[in-house]
Amino acid sequence: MDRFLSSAVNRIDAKGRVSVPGAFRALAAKRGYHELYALRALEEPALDVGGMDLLERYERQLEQANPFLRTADDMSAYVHGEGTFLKLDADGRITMSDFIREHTGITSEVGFLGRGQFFQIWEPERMRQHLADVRARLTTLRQAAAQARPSGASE
Amino acid sequence: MDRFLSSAVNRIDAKGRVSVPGAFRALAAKRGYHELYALRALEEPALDVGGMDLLERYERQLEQANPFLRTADDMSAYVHGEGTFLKLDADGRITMSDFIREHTGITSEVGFLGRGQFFQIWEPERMRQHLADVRARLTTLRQAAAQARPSGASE
DNA sequence: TCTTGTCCCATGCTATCCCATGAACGCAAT
DNA sequence: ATTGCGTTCATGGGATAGCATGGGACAAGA
Repeated sequence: MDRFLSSAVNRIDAKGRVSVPGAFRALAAKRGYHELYALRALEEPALDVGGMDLLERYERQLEQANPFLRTADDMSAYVHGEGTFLKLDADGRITMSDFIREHTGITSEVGFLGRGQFFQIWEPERMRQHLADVRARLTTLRQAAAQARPSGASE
Repeated sequence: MDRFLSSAVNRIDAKGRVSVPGAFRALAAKRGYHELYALRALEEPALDVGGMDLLERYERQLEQANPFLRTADDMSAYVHGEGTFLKLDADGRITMSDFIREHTGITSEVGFLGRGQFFQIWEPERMRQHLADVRARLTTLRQAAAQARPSGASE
């Protein structure tokens, strides 16, 4: 088990804390993430969470999204301005700051969504909606592919 | 016997566990699956279950998708967010989590359906209905073919 | 002083390990 | 064929470990 898989919803307690799902915590530990790094996703009301390797990924996305932001300085400002550290406490919980709540709309519960090399933090209802949308787009794609290849051949 | 064949229905015990049919377990072991990967099927209330090679196959497709399109992101969200690991315990049972129950409607019994290279998990009544539907479609197809080819040739 | 964030501990629930039981099946000797 | 034995398999349950959650206490900053 070496990927962030599956999804879960956990509740925020009176002090603003949430448990990170055990499976995600275990994987983060296995990868040697002593600190979690969270970045505001570019096109979604979610945060991408992972180790420092996330920065590279984010920079690549930025290049694609905005070719004018190409200088290292611009990039750095953007990446660091949109990112934050998440400190895991002794019980495996993180505190939901305003920085996170603003971008995601999170209030009382947190949705965790595995994305393979990292995971995301969502407002649960938005996460469900997002997954439904994704599913709908992929279904359409598949049906279009089936049209193009009439006989019931599955790769 | 190197394919997942046939179907079976097993009951969930008070702790939420179900036995994976012996034949499926034997094949999984033969293939070296120490962990099972399950994905919520796109167009059916079922889970596709296989080994890590199933996940890896999807991930390879993912890498080939054009990163400028939303499709790559959608596929990652689907394959990772809608997938999960299933741990077989020492007695060959798996636990039916809410993650599984939500998508399938499973409550007290589980239907296992062999699909060759993988198998599926269904709510039993839905599985029966699905099989009946498939059978009906095939019959229709065959009759249409018989019309086109009048002499009563069968096999 | 009042809030905010940590650290530490308590509790209930769920998952997991390990062992027991009984039914079904196969094999072989009678 | 029938009987009897052993094996596999589905199912049940006790005990335990891990996890999500709640709250007290303390320290630091406003």
